[in-house]
Order: sequence, then C-alpha cells, then structure tokens
Amino acid sequence: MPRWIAGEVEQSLRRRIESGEWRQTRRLPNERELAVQYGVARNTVRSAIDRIVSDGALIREVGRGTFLSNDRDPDFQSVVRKLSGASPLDVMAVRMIVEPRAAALAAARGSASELEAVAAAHGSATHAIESGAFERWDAEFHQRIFAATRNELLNNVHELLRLIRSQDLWIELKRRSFSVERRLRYCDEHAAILAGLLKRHAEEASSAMLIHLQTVEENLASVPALSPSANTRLYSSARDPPEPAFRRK
Amino acid sequence: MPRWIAGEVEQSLRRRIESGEWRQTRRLPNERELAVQYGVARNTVRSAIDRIVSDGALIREVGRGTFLSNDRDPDFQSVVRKLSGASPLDVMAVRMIVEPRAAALAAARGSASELEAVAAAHGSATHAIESGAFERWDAEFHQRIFAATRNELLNNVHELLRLIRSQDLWIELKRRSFSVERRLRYCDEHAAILAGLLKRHAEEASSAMLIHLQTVEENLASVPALSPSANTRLYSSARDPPEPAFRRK
DNA sequence: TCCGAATGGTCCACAATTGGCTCAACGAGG
DNA sequence: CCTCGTTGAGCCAATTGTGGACCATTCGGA
Repeated sequence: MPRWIAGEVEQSLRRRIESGEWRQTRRLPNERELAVQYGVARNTVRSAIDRIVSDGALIREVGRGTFLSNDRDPDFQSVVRKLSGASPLDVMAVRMIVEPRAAALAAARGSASELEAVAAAHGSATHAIESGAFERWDAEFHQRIFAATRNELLNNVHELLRLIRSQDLWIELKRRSFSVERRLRYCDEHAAILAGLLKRHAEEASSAMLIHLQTVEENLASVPALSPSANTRLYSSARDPPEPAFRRK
Repeated sequence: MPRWIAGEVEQSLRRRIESGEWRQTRRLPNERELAVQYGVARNTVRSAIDRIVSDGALIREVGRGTFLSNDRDPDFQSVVRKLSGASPLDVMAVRMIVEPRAAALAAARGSASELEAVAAAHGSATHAIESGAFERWDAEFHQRIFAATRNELLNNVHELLRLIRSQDLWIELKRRSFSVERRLRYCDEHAAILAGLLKRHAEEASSAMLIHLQTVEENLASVPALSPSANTRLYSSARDPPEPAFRRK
C-alpha cells in the first residue's frame, strides 16, 4: 500500500519529539510499543525512526532503547555548562539584581530563628581570624539570607551563583582584591544589611545589600588584569554582535 | 530487562535523600530492605546506589551500612536536579525579581536592532493564530528582552527558568489557565513593556514587566488543583512524599 | 575471647526487554 | 505481470533485571 505510512509516522514522531513529550526520561517507547500506538507494523515504525536517526535527532542503542539526541535543544545540562564560564561582571550584575530583593524578602518573610542564623554568621565572620574562615562565613551570611526567603528556587539560583564564584578564576580574583580594610568594610556593610533585616525593614535591607554589592564590584574591578588572555575571559561580557543570533529557530 | 528500573530507584533515592528522610541517623536502610521497599532485586538497588555514591552524596561501609555523606559540597549537577522541581509560586517570585530588572537593563543597554527583535516577536505573538504559535512568540518576546541586556549569565538564568516552565506540569498549568481574553491582555501588557523599551525608559519598562508578571501569576493561581497528588507536587515548595514501593509484588 | 547476626561486595545463571536483521506474503498502482 | 511499501513473524545480539549464593567486615553479646 504505497501510501507513505512511514512518512506520516515520521512526521508525528518529529512533532512529539519537538513537543517535549519525552524530555524527562529522554527515552522513547520501544519500537514494538510505538507500532501498537500507531496501529502499524514494527518495520514501518523502524523506517520512520531510521530517517529521524539519520539526521541526528534520535539515537538508538541495542538492548537499551531509543533516546533523544543529547545536544539538540538546550537542556539543563548544556545551560549549566555555559553558566560555569560566566564573566565576573555579569555575575555581579546578576547578584545586584537578585540579592537586594532576596534581602527584602528575608526581612519580610524570614522567621526569627532564620534571621538569628544570619546574625550568627555575621558575628562569626566579624571575629574570624584567618581569611579562609572569613570567606566561608561571608558566604554563609549571604546564603542564610536566601534561606530566610523561604523560596527554594531562589536559594538554588543563589547556590548556582556561589558555585560559579568558587571556580579557579574567581578564587584568584578574590585573592588579588583582598585587603584588610576591605574586609572591615564588608563587615560594616553586612552589619547594615543585618540591621535592616532585624528591623524587618525590607527597603533598608535591600538598599544596604545593593550598596554592599557595589563595593564588592568596585573591589573586583580594581584588580589589575591577570594576563591579556585571562583578562579577555574575565571581563568580556556578551558584547559582540550587532545582529545577535537567536537560538531555537 | 531494560525498563530503566535502576534509574527510577536512583531518582527516588535522591529525592528521599534531599527530603531529609534519613537526616537523623544519617543512615539508609540496608540494601536488602530497600530492595523489598521498591519491590526490585537487591542488585538493582545496588546499581542505583552505585551512581549516587559515585558522585559523592552517599558513602558505603562494609559491615556497617550506607550513610549520607557529611561534607558534601553540592555541585552543579545536584543543584540542577533540584531546579527542575521548583514550584510555580517560587518560579513566579523569581521571575518577578529578575525580569523587571532585565527589562530595565534592556531599555538602557539594548541596541536598536535588539529592541527591534523584541518588537518583532511582539508583533508575531499578536498576530499568531494558533495558541501554540502564540506561546512560542510569547517566550521569544521575553527571551529577546534578555538578549538585549547583553548579559550572558542573565540570559542563561532566564533560560533555566524557561526550561523549568517547559515541563509537563507547567504545560498542563498553562493549558488550564489559558483563555482568549487573557491572551489579549498579555498582548496589551507586552505592548506596554515594549513601549517602555523603545522610549529607553528603564523605569517604565521595568514596572510594565512587573505588572505583566503579576497578571500571569494571578492567572496561574486561578487554576483549580489538578489532582490531590499533582497539587502537592505543583504547589508545595518542597519535596515528594516518602514514596513506597512502586513496583508489582 | 569467640561467635553470630547484620551488612556491603562479588559473582553467576537465567529471564526479559530491546534494537538489528531477514524473509515470505499481501496488495495497490503501474 | 512487476514494483514497492507494508505486514507479520521469527531469530539474533546486547543490555538490564532477577534471584540466588557466598565472602569479608563490623559490631555487640555470650
């Protein structure tokens, strides 16, 4: 029956792939199952899949199944790969968007014990002797503010930003921008944020956080270029294209 | 028999670990017990645990048991896993933090051609016939605003939010909250945002975006609970129930 | 000190599932 | 009649799951 049944099945499969029907497991039903779904012989399904495989949208593995090709449309993994290479300027810009609002939310919604935990981290950072300890309590201070927002996703976003900042280039950057006066200033600014939080004054906490992040950014920007190439990698933002290309045609 | 049973068990175990089910004793049930819980062979449980051990979340000790790893530095992978389960309420809260500021940045820094691209997406969305096409242009509208911010990281963060919203539960949620009037209202609100952008008026673009997102949130919140179980997964900012055996026997 | 229960580590034979492949037959269209 | 897509069936090889058995280590009690 030369009525191009395989072609129709192929179209349908492509649509279903596009629609994200199998994005979770990245695995299609097996060929026998699909044959039943379409009321068609298994060979017909196979020839339909053959064509999709041949242009790379699907991958077949004997004994395992048929899977969505890995890097077709961006999935979480591929986005995360790009995340880890973010430039410090971009990171600080995003922090200045997210963290002041997080501080405001924490002031409005955080429980007493959550804010207490923030205060404790501030105290530990203030009294830290060694600079590694200070760094950890500094991070903890910011992290606990996010915890007080009661928004899991927001916490995860902050965690991603923190992970980006725990990479090699960042560590070097922080080391070079470190000084005792700056550390003292950070403590003062943390105190201002904390004061806003404890007073439940969202606006005050928010603007104190913004001021703090501006200080941090200035300090990072003051670091002389590490090397010409490193400089490019560090500071270039997405500056180029007059005509930006959009993904996902 | 390759039906990815080990994978399902692995996911379930990861969720149960995240949920803190074993935080008290820091110890998991033994492998034979888990095999009974899930109704699978012990070897299957073992291969599931293998994968969790290999990225450091669990530690096995012969003759003693399987334990939560105490000094676990969460990596990108594990954060991403948590991201994908974010609740709609949390997602909207984060969008309302990020997107208005992105609109402001786009108004301030976007090139003429980038803003033109935003306008084009708005036009296409307005004239879209089919609702799937509208959805795509709607997403494209928001995405192009981020492109105009010239901040790669910010784009990636938005891409993550978009990926979260492209999952099954979200699709169902959007489908149920859809109506023609709402779509028209979205178009009007998009127009207001676009007007702010084209006037290079950061404040106006920002507040128009916030208003728009508030509308979206209201519409999502108006959706009646899908089902008791789906409702839990949708709206709780937290985790799965301690799920028992899911297989036969 | 010694024993035994509990627990993870390893291995095996077997079954079940899945994609890869072939073949004979059918039927519509030329 | 011939061609070509389709059908239905069967078998193969690869992979995974099953149900064991046995070992090594740990730990508490006899």
